[in-house]
Amino acid sequence: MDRAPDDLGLRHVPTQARSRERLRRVLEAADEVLIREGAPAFTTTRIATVAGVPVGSVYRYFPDKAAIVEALALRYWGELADLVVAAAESDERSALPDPAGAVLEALAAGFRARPGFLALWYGGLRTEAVRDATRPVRESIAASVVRILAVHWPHADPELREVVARMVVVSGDGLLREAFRRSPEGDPALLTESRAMLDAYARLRLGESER
Amino acid sequence: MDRAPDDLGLRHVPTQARSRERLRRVLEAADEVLIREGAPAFTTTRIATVAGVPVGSVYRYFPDKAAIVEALALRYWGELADLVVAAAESDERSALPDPAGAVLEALAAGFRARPGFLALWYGGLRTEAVRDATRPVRESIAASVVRILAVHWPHADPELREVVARMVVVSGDGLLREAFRRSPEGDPALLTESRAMLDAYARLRLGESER
DNA sequence: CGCTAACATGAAGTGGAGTTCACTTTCAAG
DNA sequence: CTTGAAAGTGAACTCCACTTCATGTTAGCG
Repeated sequence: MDRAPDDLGLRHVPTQARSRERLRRVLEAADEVLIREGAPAFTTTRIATVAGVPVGSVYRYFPDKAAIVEALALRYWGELADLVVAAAESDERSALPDPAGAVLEALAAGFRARPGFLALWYGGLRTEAVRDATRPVRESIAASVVRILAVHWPHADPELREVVARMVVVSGDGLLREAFRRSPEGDPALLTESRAMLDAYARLRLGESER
Repeated sequence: MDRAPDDLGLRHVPTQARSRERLRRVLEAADEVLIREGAPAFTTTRIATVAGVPVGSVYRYFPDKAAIVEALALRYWGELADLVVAAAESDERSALPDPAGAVLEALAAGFRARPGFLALWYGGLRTEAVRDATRPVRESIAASVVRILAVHWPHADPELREVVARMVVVSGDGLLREAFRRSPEGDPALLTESRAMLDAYARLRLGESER
Protein backbone atom coordinates (compact mmCIF):
# COMPACT_ATOMS: atom_id res chain seq x y z
CA MET A 1 0.00 0.00 0.00
CA ASP A 2 1.67 3.22 -1.18
CA ARG A 3 1.09 6.43 0.62
CA ALA A 4 1.70 9.94 -0.60
CA PRO A 5 4.91 11.21 0.96
CA ASP A 6 3.16 14.16 2.53
CA ASP A 7 1.18 11.69 4.59
CA LEU A 8 4.33 11.00 6.46
CA GLY A 9 4.68 14.43 7.99
CA LEU A 10 7.80 15.20 6.00
CA ARG A 11 9.68 18.45 6.20
CA HIS A 12 10.28 18.75 2.48
CA VAL A 13 8.70 16.66 -0.21
CA PRO A 14 11.65 15.52 -2.31
CA THR A 15 11.34 16.36 -6.00
CA GLN A 16 14.51 14.90 -7.39
CA ALA A 17 14.76 11.16 -7.92
CA ARG A 18 18.03 10.94 -6.00
CA SER A 19 16.34 12.45 -3.02
CA ARG A 20 13.34 10.16 -3.13
CA GLU A 21 15.65 7.19 -3.24
CA ARG A 22 17.41 8.40 -0.11
CA LEU A 23 14.16 8.84 1.73
CA ARG A 24 13.29 5.27 0.86
CA ARG A 25 16.67 4.10 2.09
CA VAL A 26 16.26 5.90 5.39
CA LEU A 27 12.94 4.21 6.06
CA GLU A 28 14.40 0.90 4.94
CA ALA A 29 17.30 1.34 7.34
CA ALA A 30 14.95 2.26 10.17
CA ASP A 31 13.06 -0.98 9.60
CA GLU A 32 16.31 -2.92 9.49
CA VAL A 33 17.62 -1.41 12.70
CA LEU A 34 14.39 -2.34 14.47
CA ILE A 35 14.57 -5.91 13.24
CA ARG A 36 18.25 -6.55 13.74
CA GLU A 37 19.09 -4.42 16.76
CA GLY A 38 15.79 -3.70 18.45
CA ALA A 39 14.12 -0.58 19.74
CA PRO A 40 16.99 0.55 22.00
CA ALA A 41 19.26 0.88 18.97
CA PHE A 42 16.66 2.92 17.14
CA THR A 43 18.57 6.21 17.21
CA THR A 44 18.78 8.76 14.46
CA THR A 45 22.55 8.30 14.21
CA ARG A 46 22.27 4.54 13.93
CA ILE A 47 19.57 4.76 11.29
CA ALA A 48 21.65 7.21 9.29
CA THR A 49 24.71 4.98 9.52
CA VAL A 50 22.83 1.88 8.40
CA ALA A 51 21.27 3.85 5.57
CA GLY A 52 24.74 4.98 4.51
CA VAL A 53 23.65 8.57 4.83
CA PRO A 54 24.73 11.39 7.14
CA VAL A 55 22.46 12.36 9.99
CA GLY A 56 21.74 15.66 8.40
CA SER A 57 20.04 13.95 5.49
CA VAL A 58 17.64 12.22 7.84
CA TYR A 59 16.65 15.59 9.23
CA ARG A 60 16.21 16.97 5.77
CA TYR A 61 13.15 14.75 5.45
CA PHE A 62 11.87 14.18 8.92
CA PRO A 63 11.26 17.01 11.36
CA ASP A 64 12.26 14.77 14.25
CA LYS A 65 12.71 11.21 15.32
CA ALA A 66 9.06 10.78 16.23
CA ALA A 67 8.14 11.37 12.61
CA ILE A 68 10.25 8.40 11.54
CA VAL A 69 8.49 6.18 14.04
CA GLU A 70 5.16 7.45 12.82
CA ALA A 71 5.98 6.88 9.18
CA LEU A 72 7.06 3.33 9.91
CA ALA A 73 4.03 2.63 12.06
CA LEU A 74 1.74 3.79 9.27
CA ARG A 75 3.49 1.54 6.80
CA TYR A 76 3.30 -1.45 9.11
CA TRP A 77 -0.33 -1.02 10.01
CA GLY A 78 -1.21 -0.48 6.37
CA GLU A 79 0.21 -3.88 5.59
CA LEU A 80 -1.69 -5.49 8.44
CA ALA A 81 -4.88 -3.87 7.21
CA ASP A 82 -4.26 -5.26 3.73
CA LEU A 83 -3.90 -8.75 5.14
CA VAL A 84 -7.15 -8.51 7.05
CA VAL A 85 -8.92 -7.22 3.95
CA ALA A 86 -7.53 -10.21 2.04
CA ALA A 87 -8.81 -12.52 4.77
CA ALA A 88 -12.23 -10.91 4.51
CA GLU A 89 -12.32 -11.42 0.76
CA SER A 90 -11.19 -14.99 1.01
CA ASP A 91 -13.87 -15.56 3.61
CA GLU A 92 -16.53 -14.14 1.30
CA ARG A 93 -15.58 -16.60 -1.42
CA SER A 94 -15.73 -19.62 0.86
CA ALA A 95 -16.70 -19.16 4.47
CA LEU A 96 -14.03 -20.15 6.96
CA PRO A 97 -14.91 -22.37 9.91
CA ASP A 98 -13.68 -19.90 12.54
CA PRO A 99 -13.90 -16.34 11.26
CA ALA A 100 -12.55 -14.69 14.38
CA GLY A 101 -9.64 -17.07 14.41
CA ALA A 102 -8.94 -16.29 10.77
CA VAL A 103 -8.55 -12.62 11.62
CA LEU A 104 -6.07 -13.52 14.33
CA GLU A 105 -4.15 -15.68 11.91
CA ALA A 106 -4.04 -12.89 9.34
CA LEU A 107 -2.61 -10.52 11.93
CA ALA A 108 -0.14 -13.15 13.06
CA ALA A 109 1.02 -13.54 9.47
CA GLY A 110 1.57 -9.79 9.37
CA PHE A 111 3.60 -9.90 12.56
CA ARG A 112 5.78 -12.63 11.08
CA ALA A 113 6.28 -10.74 7.83
CA ARG A 114 7.20 -7.55 9.64
CA PRO A 115 9.27 -8.24 12.74
CA GLY A 116 10.00 -4.54 12.93
CA PHE A 117 6.39 -3.97 13.81
CA LEU A 118 6.76 -5.93 17.02
CA ALA A 119 9.79 -3.93 18.06
CA LEU A 120 8.10 -0.66 17.27
CA TRP A 121 4.65 -1.33 18.67
CA TYR A 122 5.67 -3.30 21.73
CA GLY A 123 9.22 -2.17 22.28
CA GLY A 124 8.72 1.20 23.88
CA LEU A 125 8.66 3.36 20.75
CA ARG A 126 4.90 3.66 20.68
CA THR A 127 3.60 6.94 22.02
CA GLU A 128 0.11 8.34 22.22
CA ALA A 129 0.93 10.38 19.13
CA VAL A 130 1.78 7.22 17.22
CA ARG A 131 -1.43 5.62 18.40
CA ASP A 132 -3.39 8.63 17.23
CA ALA A 133 -1.69 8.69 13.85
CA THR A 134 -2.47 5.04 13.23
CA ARG A 135 -6.00 5.08 14.61
CA PRO A 136 -7.69 5.39 11.19
CA VAL A 137 -5.90 2.32 9.90
CA ARG A 138 -6.80 0.38 12.98
CA GLU A 139 -10.41 1.48 12.62
CA SER A 140 -10.38 0.19 9.08
CA ILE A 141 -9.22 -3.17 10.36
CA ALA A 142 -12.12 -3.30 12.78
CA ALA A 143 -14.41 -2.48 9.85
CA SER A 144 -13.03 -5.43 7.91
CA VAL A 145 -13.74 -7.68 10.84
CA VAL A 146 -17.29 -6.41 10.99
CA ARG A 147 -17.64 -7.36 7.35
CA ILE A 148 -16.42 -10.87 8.05
CA LEU A 149 -18.81 -11.27 10.97
CA ALA A 150 -21.68 -10.05 8.80
CA VAL A 151 -21.07 -12.91 6.39
CA HIS A 152 -21.33 -15.48 9.13
CA TRP A 153 -24.01 -13.91 11.27
CA PRO A 154 -26.09 -11.90 8.80
CA HIS A 155 -29.07 -11.64 11.13
CA ALA A 156 -27.22 -10.53 14.22
CA ASP A 157 -27.66 -7.06 15.63
CA PRO A 158 -25.28 -4.79 13.65
CA GLU A 159 -24.24 -2.96 16.80
CA LEU A 160 -23.40 -6.22 18.46
CA ARG A 161 -21.23 -7.12 15.49
CA GLU A 162 -19.34 -3.88 16.02
CA VAL A 163 -18.78 -4.71 19.64
CA VAL A 164 -17.56 -8.21 18.88
CA ALA A 165 -15.27 -6.95 16.11
CA ARG A 166 -13.73 -4.46 18.47
CA MET A 167 -13.16 -7.13 21.08
CA VAL A 168 -11.49 -9.36 18.51
CA VAL A 169 -9.10 -6.57 17.59
CA VAL A 170 -8.44 -5.45 21.15
CA SER A 171 -7.87 -8.84 22.67
CA GLY A 172 -6.10 -10.04 19.54
CA ASP A 173 -3.57 -7.26 20.09
CA GLY A 174 -2.75 -8.45 23.59
CA LEU A 175 -2.78 -12.14 22.74
CA LEU A 176 -0.53 -11.70 19.73
CA ARG A 177 1.86 -9.62 21.74
CA GLU A 178 2.30 -12.41 24.23
CA ALA A 179 2.49 -15.12 21.58
CA PHE A 180 5.25 -13.30 19.75
CA ARG A 181 7.10 -12.47 22.90
CA ARG A 182 7.43 -16.18 23.54
CA SER A 183 8.59 -17.05 20.08
CA PRO A 184 9.55 -15.07 16.98
CA GLU A 185 7.11 -17.18 15.00
CA GLY A 186 4.36 -16.72 17.55
CA ASP A 187 3.90 -19.50 20.11
CA PRO A 188 1.66 -21.97 18.24
CA ALA A 189 -0.02 -23.33 21.36
CA LEU A 190 -0.95 -19.88 22.54
CA LEU A 191 -2.19 -18.90 19.09
CA THR A 192 -4.37 -21.99 18.90
CA GLU A 193 -5.85 -21.32 22.31
CA SER A 194 -6.42 -17.72 21.34
CA ARG A 195 -8.35 -18.76 18.27
CA ALA A 196 -10.45 -21.06 20.40
CA MET A 197 -11.12 -18.24 22.79
CA LEU A 198 -12.17 -15.72 20.14
CA ASP A 199 -14.30 -18.32 18.46
CA ALA A 200 -16.09 -19.28 21.66
CA TYR A 201 -16.77 -15.65 22.38
CA ALA A 202 -18.11 -14.87 18.92
CA ARG A 203 -20.48 -17.83 19.03
CA LEU A 204 -21.72 -16.91 22.46
CA ARG A 205 -22.44 -13.33 21.50
CA LEU A 206 -23.72 -13.78 17.97
CA GLY A 207 -25.18 -17.27 18.15
CA GLU A 208 -24.19 -20.42 16.35
CA SER A 209 -23.23 -19.84 12.73
CA GLU A 210 -26.32 -19.46 10.57
CA ARG A 211 -24.80 -20.64 7.34
CA MET B 1 2.45 -8.17 51.56
CA ASP B 2 5.75 -7.17 53.14
CA ARG B 3 8.99 -8.19 51.58
CA ALA B 4 12.43 -8.35 53.13
CA PRO B 5 14.39 -5.30 51.99
CA ASP B 6 17.12 -7.46 50.47
CA ASP B 7 14.56 -8.79 48.03
CA LEU B 8 14.65 -5.43 46.39
CA GLY B 9 18.20 -5.66 45.14
CA LEU B 10 19.37 -2.93 47.46
CA ARG B 11 22.93 -1.74 47.68
CA HIS B 12 22.99 -1.50 51.44
CA VAL B 13 20.39 -2.84 53.78
CA PRO B 14 19.59 0.07 56.04
CA THR B 15 19.98 -0.72 59.71
CA GLN B 16 19.02 2.55 61.32
CA ALA B 17 15.38 3.49 61.60
CA ARG B 18 15.98 6.89 60.04
CA SER B 19 17.42 5.21 57.02
CA ARG B 20 14.58 2.73 56.63
CA GLU B 21 12.15 5.60 56.76
CA ARG B 22 13.99 7.34 53.93
CA LEU B 23 13.96 4.23 51.82
CA ARG B 24 10.23 4.05 52.33
CA ARG B 25 9.88 7.68 51.34
CA VAL B 26 11.85 7.17 48.16
CA LEU B 27 9.60 4.32 47.05
CA GLU B 28 6.58 6.34 48.06
CA ALA B 29 7.78 9.25 45.97
CA ALA B 30 8.47 6.98 43.02
CA ASP B 31 4.89 5.74 43.18
CA GLU B 32 3.62 9.29 43.46
CA VAL B 33 5.63 10.52 40.48
CA LEU B 34 4.25 7.68 38.38
CA ILE B 35 0.69 8.46 39.36
CA ARG B 36 0.84 12.22 39.14
CA GLU B 37 3.36 12.84 36.39
CA GLY B 38 3.59 9.60 34.47
CA ALA B 39 6.42 7.44 33.29
CA PRO B 40 8.29 10.19 31.37
CA ALA B 41 8.78 12.13 34.61
CA PHE B 42 10.09 9.05 36.33
CA THR B 43 13.68 10.29 36.67
CA THR B 44 15.99 9.77 39.60
CA THR B 45 16.23 13.51 40.17
CA ARG B 46 12.48 13.97 40.15
CA ILE B 47 11.93 11.09 42.52
CA ALA B 48 14.55 12.47 44.88
CA THR B 49 12.99 15.93 44.75
CA VAL B 50 9.50 14.64 45.49
CA ALA B 51 10.86 12.48 48.29
CA GLY B 52 12.55 15.57 49.71
CA VAL B 53 15.87 13.80 49.57
CA PRO B 54 19.05 14.44 47.61
CA VAL B 55 19.82 12.24 44.62
CA GLY B 56 22.75 10.73 46.41
CA SER B 57 20.45 9.23 49.00
CA VAL B 58 18.52 7.42 46.33
CA TYR B 59 21.76 5.90 45.10
CA ARG B 60 22.69 4.91 48.59
CA TYR B 61 19.88 2.35 48.49
CA PHE B 62 19.39 1.48 44.87
CA PRO B 63 22.29 0.53 42.61
CA ASP B 64 20.58 2.15 39.66
CA LYS B 65 17.28 3.41 38.38
CA ALA B 66 16.23 -0.01 37.13
CA ALA B 67 16.29 -1.30 40.70
CA ILE B 68 13.71 1.28 41.72
CA VAL B 69 11.42 0.19 38.93
CA GLU B 70 11.90 -3.42 39.93
CA ALA B 71 11.17 -2.77 43.58
CA LEU B 72 7.98 -0.94 42.68
CA ALA B 73 6.91 -3.62 40.23
CA LEU B 74 7.34 -6.29 42.90
CA ARG B 75 5.28 -4.30 45.33
CA TYR B 76 2.50 -3.72 42.80
CA TRP B 77 2.33 -7.32 41.63
CA GLY B 78 2.36 -8.54 45.21
CA GLU B 79 -0.77 -6.53 45.86
CA LEU B 80 -2.45 -7.85 42.74
CA ALA B 81 -1.60 -11.38 43.80
CA ASP B 82 -3.15 -10.76 47.21
CA LEU B 83 -6.37 -9.61 45.58
CA VAL B 84 -6.58 -12.71 43.42
CA VAL B 85 -5.95 -14.91 46.42
CA ALA B 86 -8.78 -13.12 48.20
CA ALA B 87 -11.03 -13.72 45.21
CA ALA B 88 -10.13 -17.40 45.27
CA GLU B 89 -10.99 -17.66 48.94
CA SER B 90 -14.25 -15.83 48.54
CA ASP B 91 -15.07 -18.14 45.65
CA GLU B 92 -14.40 -21.19 47.82
CA ARG B 93 -16.89 -20.00 50.40
CA SER B 94 -19.67 -19.38 47.90
CA ALA B 95 -19.04 -20.15 44.25
CA LEU B 96 -19.26 -17.17 41.95
CA PRO B 97 -21.33 -17.34 38.77
CA ASP B 98 -18.45 -16.45 36.45
CA PRO B 99 -15.12 -17.46 38.00
CA ALA B 100 -12.94 -16.23 35.15
CA GLY B 101 -14.71 -12.91 35.18
CA ALA B 102 -14.18 -12.66 38.93
CA VAL B 103 -10.45 -12.91 38.42
CA LEU B 104 -10.58 -10.12 35.88
CA GLU B 105 -12.57 -8.00 38.29
CA ALA B 106 -10.06 -8.63 41.08
CA LEU B 107 -7.24 -7.52 38.82
CA ALA B 108 -9.24 -4.50 37.72
CA ALA B 109 -9.72 -3.56 41.36
CA GLY B 110 -5.95 -3.76 41.79
CA PHE B 111 -5.40 -1.50 38.80
CA ARG B 112 -7.76 1.05 40.27
CA ALA B 113 -6.12 0.92 43.66
CA ARG B 114 -2.65 1.31 42.18
CA PRO B 115 -2.66 3.72 39.23
CA GLY B 116 1.12 3.70 39.36
CA PHE B 117 1.07 0.12 38.23
CA LEU B 118 -0.48 1.11 34.93
CA ALA B 119 2.16 3.74 34.30
CA LEU B 120 4.94 1.38 35.18
CA TRP B 121 3.75 -1.74 33.45
CA TYR B 122 2.33 -0.15 30.34
CA GLY B 123 4.18 3.14 30.19
CA GLY B 124 7.51 2.09 28.80
CA LEU B 125 9.30 1.38 32.08
CA ARG B 126 8.87 -2.36 31.88
CA THR B 127 11.95 -4.17 30.66
CA GLU B 128 12.67 -7.84 30.25
CA ALA B 129 14.55 -7.67 33.55
CA VAL B 130 11.44 -6.35 35.28
CA ARG B 131 9.38 -9.10 33.71
CA ASP B 132 11.84 -11.68 34.92
CA ALA B 133 11.91 -10.28 38.42
CA THR B 134 8.13 -10.35 38.71
CA ARG B 135 7.63 -13.72 37.04
CA PRO B 136 7.30 -15.67 40.31
CA VAL B 137 4.51 -13.40 41.51
CA ARG B 138 2.73 -13.68 38.24
CA GLU B 139 3.08 -17.44 38.35
CA SER B 140 1.51 -17.43 41.78
CA ILE B 141 -1.45 -15.53 40.36
CA ALA B 142 -1.90 -18.15 37.68
CA ALA B 143 -1.81 -20.78 40.43
CA SER B 144 -4.62 -19.01 42.27
CA VAL B 145 -6.67 -19.01 39.11
CA VAL B 146 -6.09 -22.73 38.74
CA ARG B 147 -7.43 -23.17 42.25
CA ILE B 148 -10.56 -21.22 41.37
CA LEU B 149 -11.12 -23.25 38.24
CA ALA B 150 -10.68 -26.47 40.21
CA VAL B 151 -13.61 -25.51 42.44
CA HIS B 152 -15.91 -25.03 39.47
CA TRP B 153 -14.66 -27.81 37.23
CA PRO B 154 -13.33 -30.43 39.63
CA HIS B 155 -13.41 -33.23 37.06
CA ALA B 156 -11.69 -31.39 34.25
CA ASP B 157 -8.23 -32.40 33.11
CA PRO B 158 -5.77 -30.65 35.47
CA GLU B 159 -3.47 -29.75 32.59
CA LEU B 160 -6.35 -28.16 30.76
CA ARG B 161 -7.11 -26.11 33.84
CA GLU B 162 -3.52 -24.87 33.75
CA VAL B 163 -3.90 -23.87 30.13
CA VAL B 164 -7.14 -22.05 30.74
CA ALA B 165 -5.74 -20.28 33.79
CA ARG B 166 -2.78 -19.09 31.80
CA MET B 167 -5.04 -17.80 29.06
CA VAL B 168 -7.15 -15.91 31.57
CA VAL B 169 -4.06 -14.19 32.92
CA VAL B 170 -2.49 -13.49 29.53
CA SER B 171 -5.57 -12.16 27.82
CA GLY B 172 -6.69 -10.44 30.98
CA ASP B 173 -3.46 -8.47 30.89
CA GLY B 174 -4.14 -7.17 27.39
CA LEU B 175 -7.82 -6.53 27.96
CA LEU B 176 -7.25 -4.65 31.19
CA ARG B 177 -4.57 -2.57 29.58
CA GLU B 178 -6.98 -1.40 26.93
CA ALA B 179 -9.84 -0.90 29.37
CA PHE B 180 -7.71 1.31 31.57
CA ARG B 181 -6.25 3.20 28.68
CA ARG B 182 -9.74 4.30 27.78
CA SER B 183 -10.68 5.35 31.27
CA PRO B 184 -8.87 5.67 34.57
CA GLU B 185 -11.58 3.54 36.16
CA GLY B 186 -11.42 0.96 33.42
CA ASP B 187 -13.98 1.26 30.62
CA PRO B 188 -17.00 -0.60 32.09
CA ALA B 189 -18.35 -1.72 28.73
CA LEU B 190 -15.05 -3.23 27.75
CA LEU B 191 -14.65 -4.89 31.12
CA THR B 192 -18.11 -6.44 30.88
CA GLU B 193 -17.41 -7.76 27.41
CA SER B 194 -14.09 -9.08 28.59
CA ARG B 195 -15.76 -11.00 31.38
CA ALA B 196 -18.22 -12.46 28.89
CA MET B 197 -15.35 -13.47 26.68
CA LEU B 198 -13.34 -15.19 29.40
CA ASP B 199 -16.43 -16.89 30.67
CA ALA B 200 -17.43 -18.21 27.26
CA TYR B 201 -13.94 -19.53 26.76
CA ALA B 202 -13.75 -21.26 30.13
CA ARG B 203 -17.09 -22.97 29.58
CA LEU B 204 -16.10 -24.09 26.11
CA ARG B 205 -12.81 -25.60 27.27
CA LEU B 206 -13.84 -27.03 30.62
CA GLY B 207 -17.49 -27.78 30.03
CA GLU B 208 -20.57 -26.32 31.63
CA SER B 209 -20.18 -25.79 35.34
CA GLU B 210 -20.56 -29.06 37.21
CA ARG B 211 -21.67 -27.59 40.47
C1' DC C 1 27.92 26.29 -20.48
C1' DG C 2 26.34 29.03 -16.57
C1' DC C 3 23.69 29.56 -12.82
C1' DT C 4 20.21 28.96 -9.32
C1' DA C 5 17.87 26.15 -6.36
C1' DA C 6 17.73 21.88 -4.40
C1' DC C 7 20.38 18.74 -2.01
C1' DA C 8 24.25 16.71 0.85
C1' DT C 9 27.49 16.81 4.58
C1' DG C 10 29.18 15.89 9.33
C1' DA C 11 31.31 18.44 12.93
C1' DA C 12 29.63 20.94 16.58
C1' DG C 13 26.01 22.42 19.83
C1' DT C 14 22.39 21.46 23.25
C1' DG C 15 20.21 19.43 26.83
C1' DG C 16 19.06 16.34 30.10
C1' DA C 17 19.42 11.86 32.36
C1' DG C 18 22.05 8.78 35.27
C1' DT C 19 25.65 8.37 38.32
C1' DT C 20 29.64 9.33 41.39
C1' DC C 21 32.37 10.83 45.27
C1' DA C 22 34.78 13.72 48.51
C1' DC C 23 33.17 15.77 52.29
C1' DT C 24 29.90 16.58 56.32
C1' DT C 25 26.71 15.13 59.69
C1' DT C 26 24.43 11.86 62.70
C1' DC C 27 24.13 7.66 65.34
C1' DA C 28 25.03 4.65 69.07
C1' DA C 29 28.35 1.41 71.23
C1' DG C 30 31.81 1.34 74.70
C1' DC D 1 32.46 11.72 76.09
C1' DT D 2 34.85 9.54 72.44
C1' DT D 3 35.05 7.54 68.29
C1' DG D 4 34.30 4.64 64.30
C1' DA D 5 30.74 3.36 61.34
C1' DA D 6 26.57 4.52 59.01
C1' DA D 7 24.12 7.80 56.68
C1' DG D 8 23.50 12.13 54.19
C1' DT D 9 24.69 15.70 50.72
C1' DG D 10 24.65 17.94 46.19
C1' DA D 11 27.78 19.86 42.88
C1' DA D 12 30.09 17.96 39.27
C1' DC D 13 30.90 14.56 35.79
C1' DT D 14 30.00 11.43 32.00
C1' DC D 15 27.57 10.06 28.42
C1' DC D 16 24.73 10.01 24.58
C1' DA D 17 20.70 11.15 21.75
C1' DC D 18 18.72 14.69 19.17
C1' DT D 19 19.27 18.47 16.38
C1' DT D 20 21.32 22.39 13.73
C1' DC D 21 23.86 24.92 10.30
C1' DA D 22 27.58 26.78 7.59
C1' DT D 23 29.74 25.07 3.83
C1' DG D 24 30.39 22.18 -0.22
C1' DT D 25 28.11 19.55 -4.12
C1' DT D 26 24.87 18.22 -7.69
C1' DA D 27 20.96 18.63 -10.81
C1' DG D 28 18.83 20.35 -14.61
C1' DC D 29 16.84 24.40 -16.96
C1' DG D 30 17.53 28.02 -20.37
